[in-house]
Amino acid sequence: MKLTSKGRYAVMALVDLARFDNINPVSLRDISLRQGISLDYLEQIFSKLRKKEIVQSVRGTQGGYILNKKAKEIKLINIFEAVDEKVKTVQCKKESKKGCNGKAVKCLTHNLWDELENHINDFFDKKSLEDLVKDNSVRRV
Amino acid sequence: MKLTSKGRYAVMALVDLARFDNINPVSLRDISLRQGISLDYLEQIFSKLRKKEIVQSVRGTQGGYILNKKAKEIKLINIFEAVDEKVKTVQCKKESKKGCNGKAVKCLTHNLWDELENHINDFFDKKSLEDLVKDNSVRRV
DNA sequence: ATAAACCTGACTAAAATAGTCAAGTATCTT
DNA sequence: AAGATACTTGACTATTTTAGTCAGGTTTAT
Repeated sequence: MKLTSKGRYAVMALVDLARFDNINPVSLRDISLRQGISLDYLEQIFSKLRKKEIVQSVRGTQGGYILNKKAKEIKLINIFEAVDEKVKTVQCKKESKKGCNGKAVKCLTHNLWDELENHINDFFDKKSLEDLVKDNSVRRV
Repeated sequence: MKLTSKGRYAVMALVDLARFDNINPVSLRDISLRQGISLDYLEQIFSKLRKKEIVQSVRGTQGGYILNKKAKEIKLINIFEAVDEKVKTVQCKKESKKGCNGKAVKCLTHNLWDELENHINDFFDKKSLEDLVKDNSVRRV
């Protein structure tokens, strides 16, 4: 099990974004330079974040992105969902040979993965972007 | 983020194994049939489990595998570690351009992944094979 | 006008995953 | 002793996912 870069980059970029006043848009180019993430890849990521209304775009010169909600209201779970980084622990096939269809007959460990999923989602549900920004400014002191 | 089949299969197979008296060895063939996991793949997995002393092998006819410890003492974390399924959330490169080397300069979200890792490992650390076996027999009633 | 910056979709190299395949070795049963 | 069962090991491979790149736009401030 591992977290992919896409999810990590999304969070990194948003923390970077959130650290600036969300009155002036921040350009992806700046984030790219500061965080060392490919600009093209950032664009893919932000396209998804925009569709899920986590950020707002400002086109044209001096444009960029701003947060669409308060940092406190943006939870990690929202970010991960936006970039398709799901915590999927079970993949019991639809055309299940061995009968694990999530309903009547469950595989021996079905409940376990459900529990795990909840456990992880709990974490992502509680953590907000604001928490991360604060965490960084505290460490900076 | 997702759990891979290898880890899931390892747990499924061990729960299956643990449900039988661990006096009579259980053959991989039986597990393969019951759980619908390829025999060849199971062999790879059990080879690793044996090296980490989670199971013991009994060769020859009527052979198979038995648990090497009490089900209560086998934690999920041991199983995942044995089959190389690590919870690796951060992959800050050694030759880091942007300075996240895990020491002096951390990337904006380094602490977050550490926390997450601990959170997940906690779960795996508390859950034993016995818990899973019990969980199944309860549901069976 | 023109440059900065967003926007979109298609493409691709590399890695990981989920196995398969082949050729053993050990041990129990008869 | 022979045969069957079952563990043991290592190499191989198709598929999928990941982590991007690339090309060609559109929008808007100056």
